Amino acid sequence: MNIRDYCRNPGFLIRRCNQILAALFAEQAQPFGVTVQQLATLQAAGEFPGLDQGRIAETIGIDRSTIGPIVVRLVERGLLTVTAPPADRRSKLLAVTPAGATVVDQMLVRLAPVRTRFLSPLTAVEQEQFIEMLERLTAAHNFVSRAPQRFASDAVA
Amino acid sequence: MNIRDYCRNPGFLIRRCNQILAALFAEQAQPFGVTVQQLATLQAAGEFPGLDQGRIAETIGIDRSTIGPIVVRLVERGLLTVTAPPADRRSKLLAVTPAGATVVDQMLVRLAPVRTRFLSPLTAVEQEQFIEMLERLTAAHNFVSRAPQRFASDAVA
DNA sequence: GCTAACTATTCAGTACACTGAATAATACGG
DNA sequence: CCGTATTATTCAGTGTACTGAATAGTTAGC
Repeated sequence: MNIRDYCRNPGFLIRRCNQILAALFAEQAQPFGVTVQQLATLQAAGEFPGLDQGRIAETIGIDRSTIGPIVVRLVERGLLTVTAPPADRRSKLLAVTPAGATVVDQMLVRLAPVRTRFLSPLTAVEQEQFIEMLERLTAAHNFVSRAPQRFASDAVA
Repeated sequence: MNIRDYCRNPGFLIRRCNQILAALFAEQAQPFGVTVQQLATLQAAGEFPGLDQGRIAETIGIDRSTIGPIVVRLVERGLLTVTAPPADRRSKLLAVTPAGATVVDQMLVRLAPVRTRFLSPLTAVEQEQFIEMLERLTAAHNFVSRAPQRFASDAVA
C-alpha cells in the first residue's frame, strides 16, 4: 500500500474533513472566542436546562473527562453557570446565562453558511446521501468510542 | 435549531466519525504504541526516503509545527532517523529504520479490517460513493486549513 | 447504621492541532 | 560582499481527546 492509497482510507479522509471544518468554523467563530465543543455545550445546556454535566457530555458525544475544562472556560467567560444541587452534591447542574444564549444565537446565524459551503462540491442529492450515510455510520458505531452519544430525552430502557 | 438538528451538521457527524475511527485504530494499534499520525509519518518517510520533515508533513496533511514532536517520539522509539544535510542545515531529512518498516508492515495488516468494519453499515455501492464524496470534499477544500495536502511527486507548477 | 457497591467528577499523563512569533540558515539583489 | 527577503523548524500558548486512577458523595444490603 502506497501513500496515495493510504490517503483513501476513511480514517485519513475523515481526519482531513475534520481539519477543514475546524478551519471553516474558526473563521466564523473567531470574534466570539468560542470553540466547536464550547458552542455544542452551550446549546445542549440551553435546550436541557438543569441537566448535570455528565449528561450534557453524553448528549453531544464528548468524554466526561473532557467537558470539565470546557465548562470551566465557559463559566470564566460568563456564558454558563454551574450549581451543585443539595440533593446530590457530586453532580454539577449547568445553565446558560443570557449572554451565553445571545452568543449561541449569533453564532448559529454566522455558521449556517459553513454547512452550505462545505457541502457545495456535492450535488443536492449527494448532500442528502452523504449526511444520511454519516448518520448511519455514527449510529452503528455509537458504542465503539468511550463517549457514545445519548440524548437526555431518550428514556433509559 | 435544536440539538438533534445540530447533530445532523456535517461538522458534528465528521467529529463523531473521527472519534469512532480513532477508537477502532487504537484497539488494533495498542500493542505497537504508535498513533495514527505516527504511522502516517513512517509510511510517508518510507515511501519518500530522504525527504525533509516539512514535505513529509505536507504529504500527509498535518501542520509543520505538529510534525516536530511526532518525529521526536518516533526517533526515541528507534523507528525513524533524522539527518541534517550539509547542503541546507535548516532542514531535517527523515528515514525509516528497519524496525520502523517492520512496524508499518505489521500495523497495516492489523488495520485492514478496520476499514471494512467501519464501512460495513453501508452497501458496497454506497461505500464507493462515500469514499468518492470524501475525496471530492477534501480536494475542493484542500487550501482551507493551514495544512493543505500536497504529494512530493506533484511537480510544482 | 455501617460497610460495600455504585456514580459524578477530577486529575495526571500522553498526543494532537492550530495560531502567532521567534530562531536560524540560506539565497538574492544591488 | 552585505543587508534583506525567504525558507525550515521551533516555541509558547490554548484547546481538545482519551486512558487509567483517584476522590468524593450516594445508595443499598444486611
